[in-house]
Amino acid sequence: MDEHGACGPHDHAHDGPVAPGPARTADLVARAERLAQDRGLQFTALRRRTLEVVAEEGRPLGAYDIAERLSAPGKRVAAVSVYRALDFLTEHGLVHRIASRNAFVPCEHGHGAGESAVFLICRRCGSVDETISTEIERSLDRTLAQAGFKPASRIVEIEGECEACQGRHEASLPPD
Amino acid sequence: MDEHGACGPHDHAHDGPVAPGPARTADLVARAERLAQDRGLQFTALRRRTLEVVAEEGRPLGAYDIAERLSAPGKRVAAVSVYRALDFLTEHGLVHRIASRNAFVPCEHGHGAGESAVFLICRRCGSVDETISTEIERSLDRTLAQAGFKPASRIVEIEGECEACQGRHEASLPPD
DNA sequence: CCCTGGCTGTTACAGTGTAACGATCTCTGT
DNA sequence: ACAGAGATCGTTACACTGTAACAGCCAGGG
Ligand SMILES: [Zn+2]
Ligand SMILES: [Zn+2]
Ligand SMILES: [Zn+2]
Ligand SMILES: [Zn+2]
Repeated sequence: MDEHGACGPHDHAHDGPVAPGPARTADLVARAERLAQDRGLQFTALRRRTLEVVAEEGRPLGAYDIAERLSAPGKRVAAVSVYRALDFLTEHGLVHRIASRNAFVPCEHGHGAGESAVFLICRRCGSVDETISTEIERSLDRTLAQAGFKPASRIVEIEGECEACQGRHEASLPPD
Repeated sequence: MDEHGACGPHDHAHDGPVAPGPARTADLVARAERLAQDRGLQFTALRRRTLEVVAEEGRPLGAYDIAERLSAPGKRVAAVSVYRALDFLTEHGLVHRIASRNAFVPCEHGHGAGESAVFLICRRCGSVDETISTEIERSLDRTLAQAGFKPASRIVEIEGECEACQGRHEASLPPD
């Protein structure tokens, strides 16, 4: 069974690895509200706005970038507040931290705490695609069990060139 | 063929994931000299001393830690120099950067540029074990090919508890 | 009402990494 | 040997990332 449903991950070209924008944002916010309701957590305004900012952007954002976007003239949001909001959001699987970039992306799946993701980071356009592969996970589990290692968290980040950008080799555009 | 030779990765308990110290250091330095010879590179004194410092330590070292160890009273080595040496060493596979720790470890394998490693990072003792799994790599390759993603570099870091530390649960080691 | 616990604002600071410039060294062709 | 090119290194300065500590705020329960 394909995790992506009927549409294979490359049957047709997505113009970005994942659609950013309002649709995905509303989806994530709804998920956050449900989650807060269930677990008795506080999905505060700052946390919601932080999640929205991360979700709107189509690429990983640094904490200071987020702080800047959250700030209005006369109402500055300090980075430390953003870090705290991000701690909350990552802890509950609403955003992910990209260790190799010191940046954050919205979660593109409803995966449980046990499932870990593979991040495909494009050098050219800077986009990040989050995919889940049970095959990779089982390979990892096998290797870990063999080494007697008890895993707590996993980081799998691949840097390279996304499908969309491979067609633009001769075009000398830095789309950034 | 097992990458570890006749000894499986867990047949007997290593007291640390990998033996640090002079033996491994000399091994790595020899490898570096061979490599520099072959590719016409400059294995300078700073690069060699940096490699030695990283190899001697049994755990990941930050760039500033390395700079401190390289500094002598009256002869200070700046962190930026260490970063440049580390760039060289990582570029040629002599040391690896642990993205989730902002730290560096010596390479424990003679793996070629294509082979990527899996790092097992122990929360308790801070040790890092580098292992190679062709199974994981093929799973990854399959997923990447399916997504039309052309990989350039891979990061796989698992944080958890190493085998040695799992036996010390009741021992009163501070969990952090 | 007051107390408690969680969230936020603010400041200060430690840690990580790079840009820029000049000096020095190495290799190479003359 | 000499000059030039390119890589390496020292130095300074700076940007970016992340956390500690403390104070104010706010909701919920006695
Ligand atoms: Zn996710
Ligand atoms: Zn791309
Ligand atoms: Zn290695
Ligand atoms: Zn351990």
